[in-house]
Amino acid sequence: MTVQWLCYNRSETFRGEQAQHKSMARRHNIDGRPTIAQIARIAGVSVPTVSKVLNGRADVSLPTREKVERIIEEYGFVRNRAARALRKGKTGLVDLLLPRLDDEYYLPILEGVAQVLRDAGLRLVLTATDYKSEEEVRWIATVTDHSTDGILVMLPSERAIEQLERAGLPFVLIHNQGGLQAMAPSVRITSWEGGFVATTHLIRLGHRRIAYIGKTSPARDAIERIAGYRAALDAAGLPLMPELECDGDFTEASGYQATLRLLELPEPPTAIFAGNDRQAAGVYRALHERGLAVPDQMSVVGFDNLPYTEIMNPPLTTIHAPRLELGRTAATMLLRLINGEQLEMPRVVLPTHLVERQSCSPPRQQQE
Amino acid sequence: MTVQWLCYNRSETFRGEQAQHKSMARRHNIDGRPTIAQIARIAGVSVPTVSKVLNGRADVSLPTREKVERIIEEYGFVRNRAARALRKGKTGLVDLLLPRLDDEYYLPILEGVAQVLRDAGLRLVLTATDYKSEEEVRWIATVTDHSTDGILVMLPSERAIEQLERAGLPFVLIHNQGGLQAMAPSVRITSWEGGFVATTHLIRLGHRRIAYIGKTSPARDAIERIAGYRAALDAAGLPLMPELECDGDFTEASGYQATLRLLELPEPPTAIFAGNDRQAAGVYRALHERGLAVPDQMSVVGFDNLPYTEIMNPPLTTIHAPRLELGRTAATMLLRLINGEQLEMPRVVLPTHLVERQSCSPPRQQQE
DNA sequence: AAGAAAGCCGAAATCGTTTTCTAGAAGAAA
DNA sequence: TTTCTTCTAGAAAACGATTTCGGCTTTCTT
Repeated sequence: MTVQWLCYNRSETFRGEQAQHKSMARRHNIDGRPTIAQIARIAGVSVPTVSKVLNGRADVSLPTREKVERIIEEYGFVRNRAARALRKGKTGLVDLLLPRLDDEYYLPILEGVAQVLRDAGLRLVLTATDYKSEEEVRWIATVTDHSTDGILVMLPSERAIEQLERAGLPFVLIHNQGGLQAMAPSVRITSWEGGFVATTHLIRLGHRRIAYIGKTSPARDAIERIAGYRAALDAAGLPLMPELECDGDFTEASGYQATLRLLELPEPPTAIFAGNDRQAAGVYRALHERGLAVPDQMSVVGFDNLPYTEIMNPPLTTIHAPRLELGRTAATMLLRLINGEQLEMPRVVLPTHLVERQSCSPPRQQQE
Repeated sequence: MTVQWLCYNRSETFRGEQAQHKSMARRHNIDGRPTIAQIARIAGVSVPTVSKVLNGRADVSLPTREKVERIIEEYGFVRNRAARALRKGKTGLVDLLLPRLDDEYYLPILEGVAQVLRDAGLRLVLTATDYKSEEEVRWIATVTDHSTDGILVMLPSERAIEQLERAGLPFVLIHNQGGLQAMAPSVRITSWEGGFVATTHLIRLGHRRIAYIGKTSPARDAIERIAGYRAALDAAGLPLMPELECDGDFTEASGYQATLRLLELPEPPTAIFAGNDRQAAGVYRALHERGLAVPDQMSVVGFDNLPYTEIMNPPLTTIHAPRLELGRTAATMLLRLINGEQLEMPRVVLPTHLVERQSCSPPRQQQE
């Protein structure tokens, strides 16, 4: 685990401050957290005046401002956010809905969102649906209660989008599956192009029999990837080989099983485009079990560029999916929406690119 | 990427409902979201009655209740959470502070927290400090504004803990560094025992020269791990070998570099306890570069049991850190605290255990 | 049939902040 | 001195829900 050295400050300072707060509180009969009203009373001014100081308004004289600021500091006063949210109609919170949390794929997206939000002074409310529509429904009901200023949804269902549009809150879709909500603000990646580039890379190396794993998923991204694969074959004048298009649900296990089946073919492929990195890991495992070397006896390309592809053995050539940017872009767009601005580009597609490492080489002997 | 098939419902239903809402709203001159007052007016009852229906109070007659419920349903009314939070003093939100997001180590912890919170109907506010104390200070100020009901802090600094105690909000520490705040509620893992067990495992296999990587970190967990390592050597009657205790900041790169240095020793170790899995990955890379086979020429043990250790080649023997349970336990404790209950066990330590895979074997030739 | 108890419902206060809007004071212009 | 601005500061009304408490009907007791 990555344990790092956090800043250890002298606690003495804070002890002191704490004591000071205590005594002040006692002196003025303050029980729990002070409110604006209490601060006002202590400072000998009115409530709106304190509020003005808090909000940096101009119509407060310097002496008054300083006095109030001193009291605020002394008592460690913090505004009650609920009251503020109620009055202003803004909560300073943004919702992010993910299908699941135990998937490192989403991590950089989450991070990108968090970065942008933090810079904007907003906070992130995270919810995972576990792909359960029941959860999704529950979440949708809860999300429209004005507890957040805007919503980011990953891989939304049609139903979720409908609800969102109805609620009238700003939202941005990440990895939208496409479909009916063509005009909703969304951010995606060029999955088709990624599939095309990955396959073309293998073709250029001389491969003629190239397998693809991940045919089954009906998700938009998966469909695009296999379409890119087929287009690349087609563009190179190569025939489609249905026996080389394997089922796969984008898990390590399915990559493993698909590879075993491929190896049992009378004429196995010389390269495998694994659909995603997790399946590529399964491909590696199967190949290793069968004693086949990567890339000498089989070239492998992944998709996503997960962190561990760098430390795979050999390091995996893969398509980089710009996930951090995905998160940053979506969050930036949402911020605009929350500010009431128009999006000149409501539907953004972020480019993927090939990351060459060491899992590909020309085939041992050319086919034909 | 793991794209899965989300539930696609017929959107017709929702179109219909939406239209219905619209017309209703028009009929009663409702602009944006309806409030309790508007619902009350439409239903011909008073505001408190609607509130009672919403909260399932008993003193509402069945016909009234049904009428109100119908109106609520028809207008798609949702309570404004800010108003509710202000009045009740509870926000339904819990804060989780992580050092950083781009580290998959934290993922299961996050997931555990999310699970428990979701079951309790609370929502999770996520903040990352990036180890910057500036961020931490900003966060601490923002966290005490009653925008959440409780706080979970990972790897807290002393300063953060002081602030937390002062704020008077319920909080639980995860991976507390120890130190002064001995009595604050916290959850940790048995790092010492993990180090002991990992080392003992290697000793039992017959290893006598066992290296440890990760000496430098002053973090509590790191200190415990190396202490466990030393204790195991001691318990087995083996001498400590300072030249085999390597620096390491728990990154892949430091594991790599430490291994290269170890291999240059006049008498290299026969086994490496890598401190964590990331360093173990670096060890693998260095060994592979030098043409040394795992486990035949070098045994390796990791720590944490990150997901990718299973697909390493060979699969890594490591110490399992129960991170999901860490998150679940911390969240459960916090929930108790929020409910005003006492914690019979405020300081919980969760056990680690050895996960044997294929990166360890007896040394080729016994030393001495 | 009178009084008590129970069941329903609503008026009003409240949570803590922000936002007018107005009143007074001070200073400037005449 | 009078009048007109310009500053400051505060009173009062939101924001949208919950909660307390009292009044009005019923129904039940005796």
